[in-house]
Amino acid sequence: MNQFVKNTLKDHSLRNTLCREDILETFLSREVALSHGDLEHSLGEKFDRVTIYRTLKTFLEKGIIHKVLDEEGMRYALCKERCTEHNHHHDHVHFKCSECGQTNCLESLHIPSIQLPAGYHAQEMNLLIQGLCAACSEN
Amino acid sequence: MNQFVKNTLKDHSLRNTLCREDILETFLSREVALSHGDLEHSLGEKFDRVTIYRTLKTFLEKGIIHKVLDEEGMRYALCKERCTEHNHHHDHVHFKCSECGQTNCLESLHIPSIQLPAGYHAQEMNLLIQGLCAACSEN
DNA sequence: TTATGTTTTGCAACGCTGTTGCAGGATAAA
DNA sequence: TTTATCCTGCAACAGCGTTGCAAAACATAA
Repeated sequence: MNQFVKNTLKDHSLRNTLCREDILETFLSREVALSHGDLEHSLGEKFDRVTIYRTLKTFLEKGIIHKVLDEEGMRYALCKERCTEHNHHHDHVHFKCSECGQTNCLESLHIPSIQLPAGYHAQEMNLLIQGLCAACSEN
Repeated sequence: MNQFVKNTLKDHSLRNTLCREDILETFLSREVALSHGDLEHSLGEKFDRVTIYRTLKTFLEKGIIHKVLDEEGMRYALCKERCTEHNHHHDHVHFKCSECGQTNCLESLHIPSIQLPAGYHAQEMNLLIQGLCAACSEN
């Protein structure tokens, strides 16, 4: 059993359960953003749909994962930088490949700041770029 | 009956039907991005849910409206600049107010260009900013 | 190790979103 | 007015996401 997984759960005062371990390990092994459906499919019949939903919700609240918007729906990805319940910093860019369909975080890129019209105040930004990823544009 | 509505339908070789007229007029009168549910609610029992879905799909394909991503789901907004079936330019910013919940297009702002990692090629960009809109930040 | 209180899970059920097939009805053009 | 084409409504379905509740699993302290 992965020690990182155990530590992550402990650090966020979450009980160590099989479902949580498996979901965290799935996020670690696949490196792209995953939807609820991806997880359900990947974990087989091992856990109830509802449990997966609740686990994702818990991880979101604890800052272990973050949402990734997509034209096809909601996906989730591990927070690499250290996030807490009250301090998130997800101003990195999300890239969705129109060829292979995978979505991942471009951690190295940050959203440039933008001058908003008078009176507008930004709290959160979310940039999704769609196109060809490095692997797919080689062909 | 609004002449703009009739022209818009004609220009895109779409038949002039009550449902299409009403949906276009709803987009014109409310100035924010609307979800399917908003339209369904706003139009009452006048049309079948399926018809509204199909109308939105048609308008999307014709370039009359465009998608607006949102943590809560999909919304749609009128294309102000002239878009055609094959030539869209929606690099403007979408703003969602966390107070009043309304989402609108900041047509004046464009997404700054970003240097992607080697091998990545962008086709489409989508920036959603969440925060307080001008009206809500006055209070 | 066992007993305890608290957290998680699975199940059943529900509402909402979005899609498809098909038959009947409306539209535009001759 | 006729006709071919396009739209609409209905029925049905699959998927997403949530809630309430009882049973099971967990962590802690004895």
